[in-house]
Amino acid sequence: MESSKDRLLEERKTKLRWWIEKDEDPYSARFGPRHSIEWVRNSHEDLKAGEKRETKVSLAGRIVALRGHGKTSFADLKDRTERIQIYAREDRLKKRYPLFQKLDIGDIIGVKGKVFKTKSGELTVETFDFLLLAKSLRPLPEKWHGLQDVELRYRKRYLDLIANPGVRDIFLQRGAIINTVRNFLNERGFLEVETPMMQPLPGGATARPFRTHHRALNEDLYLRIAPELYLKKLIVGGMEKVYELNRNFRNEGIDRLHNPEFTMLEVYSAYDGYEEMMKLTEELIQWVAKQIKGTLEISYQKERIHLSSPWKRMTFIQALKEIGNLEVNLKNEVEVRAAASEVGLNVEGLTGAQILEHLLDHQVVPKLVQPTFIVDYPVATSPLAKRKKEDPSLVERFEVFMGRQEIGNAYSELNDPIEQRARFAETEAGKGSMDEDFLEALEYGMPPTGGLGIGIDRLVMLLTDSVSIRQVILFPQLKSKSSEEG
RNA sequence: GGGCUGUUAGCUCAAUUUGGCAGAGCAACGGACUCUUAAUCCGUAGGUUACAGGUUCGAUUCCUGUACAGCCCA
Repeated sequence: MESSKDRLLEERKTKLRWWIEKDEDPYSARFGPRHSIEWVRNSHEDLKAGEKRETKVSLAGRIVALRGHGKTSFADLKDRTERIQIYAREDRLKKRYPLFQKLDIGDIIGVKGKVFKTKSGELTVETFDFLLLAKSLRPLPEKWHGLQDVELRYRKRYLDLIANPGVRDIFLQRGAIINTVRNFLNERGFLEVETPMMQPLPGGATARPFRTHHRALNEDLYLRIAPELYLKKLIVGGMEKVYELNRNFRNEGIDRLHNPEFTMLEVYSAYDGYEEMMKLTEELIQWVAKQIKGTLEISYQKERIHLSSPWKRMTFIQALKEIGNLEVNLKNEVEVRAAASEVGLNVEGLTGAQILEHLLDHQVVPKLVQPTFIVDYPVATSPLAKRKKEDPSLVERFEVFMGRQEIGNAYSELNDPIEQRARFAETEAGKGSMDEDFLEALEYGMPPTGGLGIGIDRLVMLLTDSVSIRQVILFPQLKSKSSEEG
């Protein structure tokens, strides 16, 4: 009746009691000062095979491999930075040697000892003293193949991090990318701000929101789908250059490119328009790539992406014609519908503007490998963007694509409150509930402003050559399993 | 929402084609071993084949449904 899993757990618990009987605390409170394994490696690489250094080092980490040889034992110890071999001998550890032999793969220990190089040249720490810091009760995934089961990797990311070396790198890079983005914007005088994630009215994008309820206020609130309208209120308030880099929530499908919570950068710059935002986008992404990858040539899914300027630009109409091979008069909805049906899109219940966006997504975006700005969108696709003077059927908007994905979206922000009200009224969302707070703010006067949004997860995917957004989110959303504890 | 595929020991994988005692490596357990490193050698144990039904003398294998996941499409 007892499963193998239970038996393994029982064996470890027996060992746990053994340590306690030996008066050894299997869960220590702390392990004083320690060297990083990386430091130990770097500062001892000059040792020759067989040579020992007399100064002692102090290390802590997880045992990831054990090789016992009777009166000597080897272990591999891993910390945040690196892996190193540990060597223990009975004649050195004396009475404590049996304790060392009792250690398991997965245990977390502290080690004090001297660094030497084995005759085969492996840098090794000879253990003079060691301490069990945390007893591991479960077997780790297999050492050679790691953890392959994608579902387990996402559900138990900590095991993925222990077993699969590349995973940590992705998240180190993610952290570095976000840092770099902040540095870039801070240096250019942008202020990072935080606006509500719980909003009485979800705005700034078209997406189904998550709803929650505030008890004390007795009011429904929505998790934000975008921070846009709040950030523009700050522009009205004279803050001029702001950005927010944080989570948005959209209650929609989950796939390779979508997680219900995702990280978005929004930047607003007063007295600028979408031309300036294009420049900013190009510089930002080039800067990040340079800092993270050291080059403007990146490789994504076996394709080379050249990030050096200038990036290709084409209008929305051009893109549909030249890349999508669609000859359509955008103003003629009947024609647009026919073209969409012809390429196999289901246009049932969609507005003309939505169909145009679908056409772009399906016929054009999958072909955009090199960085490309698509500019001048039909007005109906973008209720928050300013119309083009030369052609009021279009707006000053661009989206930027690379690696066959959308990376960012920007407008010259619509700052005419009367037109904004009218444009809201024309949209699906606007019909239900007009964001009067936002409109009132505009009525006080918002300077001309360029606004930009960049999907940070997408950017991380590009720079870490990841196919799925789940690879760059530590704990991606999965359906919960009503399973055994454990 | 639709289609296809997958789910076998703690982990990585066989066996399913053509139904016939479910195997291996790592990890574990016992033993040997004082420079090993995917340590080695001897031995032991570990399975409700995701779950629920069905067909069959007999199902991991065929059929239906469910759950979760992956890929593609909408």
